[in-house]
Amino acid sequence: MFIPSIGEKMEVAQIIVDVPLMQTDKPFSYIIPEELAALIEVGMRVHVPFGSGNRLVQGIIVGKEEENLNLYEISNLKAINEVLDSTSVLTEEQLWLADEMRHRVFSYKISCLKAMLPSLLNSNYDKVYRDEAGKSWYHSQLTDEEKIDFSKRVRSDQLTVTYLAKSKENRKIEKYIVIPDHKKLALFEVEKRAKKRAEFKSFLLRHFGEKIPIKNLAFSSAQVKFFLAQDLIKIEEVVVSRTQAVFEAVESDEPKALNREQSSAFEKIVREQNPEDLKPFLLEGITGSGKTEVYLQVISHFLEQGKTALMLVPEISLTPQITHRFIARFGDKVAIMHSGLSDGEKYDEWLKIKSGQAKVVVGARSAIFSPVENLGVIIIDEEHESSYKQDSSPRYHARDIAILRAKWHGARLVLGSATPSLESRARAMKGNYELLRLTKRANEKAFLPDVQIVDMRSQINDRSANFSNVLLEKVKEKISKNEQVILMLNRRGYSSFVMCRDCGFVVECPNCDISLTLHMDTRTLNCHYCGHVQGIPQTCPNCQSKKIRYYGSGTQKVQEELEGLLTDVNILRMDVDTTKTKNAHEKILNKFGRGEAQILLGTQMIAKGLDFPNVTLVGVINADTGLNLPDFRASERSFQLLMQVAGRAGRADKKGEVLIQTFNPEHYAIKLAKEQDYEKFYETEMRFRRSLSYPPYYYTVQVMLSHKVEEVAIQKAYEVADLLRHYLSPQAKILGPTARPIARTHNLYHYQILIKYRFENLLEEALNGVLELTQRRENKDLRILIDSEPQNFI
DNA sequence: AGCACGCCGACT
DNA sequence: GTCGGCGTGCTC
Repeated sequence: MFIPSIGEKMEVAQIIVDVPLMQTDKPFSYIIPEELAALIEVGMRVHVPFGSGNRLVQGIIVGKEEENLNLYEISNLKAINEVLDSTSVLTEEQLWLADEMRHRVFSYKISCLKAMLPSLLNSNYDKVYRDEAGKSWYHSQLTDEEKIDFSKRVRSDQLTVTYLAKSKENRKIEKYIVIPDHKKLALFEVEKRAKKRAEFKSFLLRHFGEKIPIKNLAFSSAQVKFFLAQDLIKIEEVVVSRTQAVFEAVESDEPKALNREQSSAFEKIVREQNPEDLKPFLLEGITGSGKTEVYLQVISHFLEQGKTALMLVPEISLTPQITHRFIARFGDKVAIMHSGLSDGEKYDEWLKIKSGQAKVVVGARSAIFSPVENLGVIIIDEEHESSYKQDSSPRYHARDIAILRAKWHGARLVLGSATPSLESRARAMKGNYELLRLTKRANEKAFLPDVQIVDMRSQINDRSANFSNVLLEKVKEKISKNEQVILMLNRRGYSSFVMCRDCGFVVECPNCDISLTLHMDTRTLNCHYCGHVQGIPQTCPNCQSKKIRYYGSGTQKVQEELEGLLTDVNILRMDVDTTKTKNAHEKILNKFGRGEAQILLGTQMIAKGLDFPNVTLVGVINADTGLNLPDFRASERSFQLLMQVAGRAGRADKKGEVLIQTFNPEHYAIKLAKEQDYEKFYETEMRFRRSLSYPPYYYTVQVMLSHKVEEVAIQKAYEVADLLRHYLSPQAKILGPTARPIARTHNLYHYQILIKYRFENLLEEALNGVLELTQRRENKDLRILIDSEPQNFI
């Protein structure tokens, strides 16, 4: 331990350690050793000894002061072991965001902080055992038996332990050969028999003055080694970005003229305003109304003022089509952040943002935390998408973070959608957001699609379970005219499973009350909750029948069916199975764009942002599978999806048609999607939400409890509900406890409580009280999760 | 989490 | 008598 001299002032750092637990969810004080004092700043990562064994853990410095400590305090502090950064990885703003987030998301401070950093900045931990002879072993490389044996030998003092911690951070380096001295190389005499050396020498002389990449060199590494040993060449290492390639392939593009509505929206967004008066803008624009062009020009405007921009799009629509538009306009000022990147690529993009090189960040949810400075505008496109809410801890909503960041920077916040969430639209109606509307298609030649509903109840088709004759005929017609078709299968509530046709037996997960999902690519049955994997049975485990039927996915089944119904047709399938590999998404869309297939068949992911001029028919195979789910947003989601997919037809100068197959033709979500009437939908849905006290009239919080013994889970859930009733006002509505829709996963039983409320001063206190329950010894097997404004109830 | 301390059962 | 099992409590 570091022992400073007494009576001196010394620097002490407040550190949040990487141990996500309630007991350790607070800053710990550490002495800053004198030799590190000049290097350490708030927002840096460090390694610190932690716990009785002094194992090393990563920590983040959140505060630093000079203090006069007495002997007692000094002897109770440990010292920082290592500093991992030369400059802060977290900005003052991000530390503030983490504070703000902390009491909304019911997660740990360290989890909030880590959400803002690329995962390569996490540390790997290991232990080294050493015997008296100095021989050493790494803990991570031992077998389970050895681990037990080694820990015994540690206790009997035969071995000593040291702790290791290492940041995972790495960069891609390319090596080049450079020739320092032409004359020296030219005069160097190669032995006569060494033909390869002579060849290499003349090759080098021809390339004098260049940096010769060592990659793909036609000469062996032995050759390089030899010339290196003779001091004739040098190796130069250059750090390269792992994500650069994308930018080179994109042609640049110029701003387009805005129509009157677009320029009015533009002017309102960029107009000078007092930072205190700034309100978020809700940009409501029908598909094809040119929202993206408005975004691009708003971003340009702020770039010209020397500011930066942050643009969020939903993960699934972060397609090359969208990102290319930003790269085409802003070139290498753009950084792209999405889950398809490797950890290394994400880190490189992060560096590009952190260094200030990137002025425009385009990314999915987590990009909201990008360390961009001097923000001029934040844009959230398709703001109604539920994927902006993270569904694991920390359960933040990107929109809430955006509001905080916009406030911090005095930046504009633009929420854009053709079908805004009811929450946002209601806030706009109350005047909390400023509503801007685009009601006309930007390309005036483009027609609004003609939407037709097909009542499947009167279309009982013995040839096909999925296709009505109307849809089938339309598909044939379009194909015969050399036009293209998009078919969408609503996969919500439509997963693939293995079922016995004789006895109806469905293979279920042994740990969870849910049927296993078939994965055709790996030929396995997987549980989507606990990760259990097993083979596909050849005979029914229940009745031994061989008539066990399966399809890889809903889409695969539909594809096979369609191929049986139509001859000589190419179908491209796009779903979770076919887009698993890197860039698979892009490849499928490019193929379709080149006209290599007449039909693109896919799940929701084809509904977003695609723009193919030759597509004149969009068919929705099953509009209602999402409609009857036990979720109060089911109608809203269905309506939004149908509106969006309808927008895929007739994007250019050909008239588009949309066919929606449904068993619920009278349902308002479907009827109003046909009429493309958001306004009416908003009114209808708001009435429903009001009568049942759901958002946006009420706020919601979901409390989930899990325990391996069902009775205990139930009993504790009632205990929690009572506790909540005690704290909250009679106006708060506490629903439940009820069993979760999937009542058992991971061999745990899940119960939930839903709180609906309007004004509750004690809510945060009450919920923290609920979390405190898990700290009691008798509740050590009880898990409690709190989700504020949950997006998914299934 | 992960590590140490501490209090009870089956062994040299 | 002690070795080692895991219940309990703490981490600057």
